[in-house]
Amino acid sequence: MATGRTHRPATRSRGIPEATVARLPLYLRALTALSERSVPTVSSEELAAAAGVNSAKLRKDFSYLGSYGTRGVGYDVEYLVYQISRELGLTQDWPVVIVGIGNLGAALANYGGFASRGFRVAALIDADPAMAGKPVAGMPVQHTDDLEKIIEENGVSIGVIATPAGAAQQVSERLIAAGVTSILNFAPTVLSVPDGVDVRKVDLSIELQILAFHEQRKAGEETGGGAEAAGTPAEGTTGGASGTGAAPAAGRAGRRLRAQGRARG
Amino acid sequence: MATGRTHRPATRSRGIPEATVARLPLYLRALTALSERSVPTVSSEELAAAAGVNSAKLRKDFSYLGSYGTRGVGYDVEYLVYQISRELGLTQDWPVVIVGIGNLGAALANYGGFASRGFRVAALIDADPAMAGKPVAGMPVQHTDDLEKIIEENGVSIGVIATPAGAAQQVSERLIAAGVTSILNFAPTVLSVPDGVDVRKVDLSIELQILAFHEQRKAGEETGGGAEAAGTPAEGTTGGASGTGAAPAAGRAGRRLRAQGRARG
DNA sequence: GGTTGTGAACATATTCACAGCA
DNA sequence: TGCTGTGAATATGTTCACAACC
Repeated sequence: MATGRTHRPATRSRGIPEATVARLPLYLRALTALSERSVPTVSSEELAAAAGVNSAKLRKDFSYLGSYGTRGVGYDVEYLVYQISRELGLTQDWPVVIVGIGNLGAALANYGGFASRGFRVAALIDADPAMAGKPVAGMPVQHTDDLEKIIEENGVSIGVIATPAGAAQQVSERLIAAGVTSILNFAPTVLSVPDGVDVRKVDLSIELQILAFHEQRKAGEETGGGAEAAGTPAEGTTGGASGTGAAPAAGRAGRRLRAQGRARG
Repeated sequence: MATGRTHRPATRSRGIPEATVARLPLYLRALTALSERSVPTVSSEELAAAAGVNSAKLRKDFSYLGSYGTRGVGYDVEYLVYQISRELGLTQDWPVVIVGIGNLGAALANYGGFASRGFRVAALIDADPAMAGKPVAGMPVQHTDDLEKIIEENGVSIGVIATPAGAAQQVSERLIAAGVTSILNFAPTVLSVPDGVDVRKVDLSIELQILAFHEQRKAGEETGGGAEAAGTPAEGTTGGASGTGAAPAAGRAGRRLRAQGRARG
């Protein structure tokens, strides 16, 4: 990778760690809730609990953005909402297209969480001619033939792929050729994209498989030897398991891991 | 946390790193595709390309499972499929309930990727009495009143929450009380759960916000100074961006980052 | 020759613990 | 006194590079 520079980002500068970026939306959500309840300020401890992380991590994350808090007091909710929104680029409006209007595509189109942030569903696109014109989420579905035109006319740079796996690569190529540079991929395939294009993927079955892995551990290990790492899930980019984590410094004594009866009826 | 032991898992043992666990489903998917094409063996280089990671990472990941490859040859596809399935706990059948049969819940119920792995949708549950009895994905929706009974009778330990945010915490409590120990949460809320319960979350709007962050960088930085970290996305637990990554050792010279015209249209 | 498996080097992320300031 | 901001310590993850082996 070029050089490998940018080791420590000197207080307030470019180069926010990816792990931090991935948590900013979490903080933003918690802050928005506080804002709606007209809470003026919040401590790192409280906000961390609301976001499901620990306070040291939160403070370190915020330190990459700058010094937006007040010692002895906490953070100004409104101000933080603004700063994080700006950092995430949500003060501008992002037109988004959703390609593949099956069950999932329709769910995404109806999902309120998009509009409430800086996103606007500019168009719904499907390859099925029978879908064309049909309204989904109060918006007519358009045919794939017009994909390029739609992207260009709306200045879309973010595309969501909710097609079957087989169609995803081709759709991504057309999106990219038309000007899209960020893709959220729900199709269970690896997309090959040129440099400069970001792809994030969400795969429902992968998440379940990761849960199954831990679930299996719980069932098996508790009798065996270690039993230790059993309740230690991801907390990664998307993972972010909670496991009692909401309670600030509360003892993690509890454990649990009962066999849970199970049985038939 | 306890002690913090288990630093280096001595060749084949417990304690597979979380990052590795999160990639196993990816490898499994690629291997399944190879298996369907009756490919007998595959090298780390080829498999890595198919899974969208690099080969060193893949080999290291596999080394945590044991030595399942043959030097000079590669990995036996069928054997690896089995070993990874077993490691993930997919050789057994996991009954799953989906709570909240809105657009998203219906999409999940119809999602073929579940059944194809070791998962079986045991029941669909919704709080709306009008939904009760209605068939979704060939299965009658059941009312929330029967949640506990359903969990117990089917021995469900994995629950999927696709309800509105407001209902999620309460649903999770009922699921857990009835015996569920792993939850996949699609509701945009932080769930507080007791120790020993795993939660993984998928938040559509968070993924988009992360994309927006990088998108903003592309638009802004390229004229400014750095311009370096621009095309360097997540590759984290869920992120896993591709960026030319599919090509094995191909030069990452290209760059791109054109301003992309944009404009109105 | 070709490819795995892995120690060692490097990079990133998290947590600790406390100085510094309101 | 209470809370932030951050260096230092630790933990986790990735990549390199090569010995071991087929």
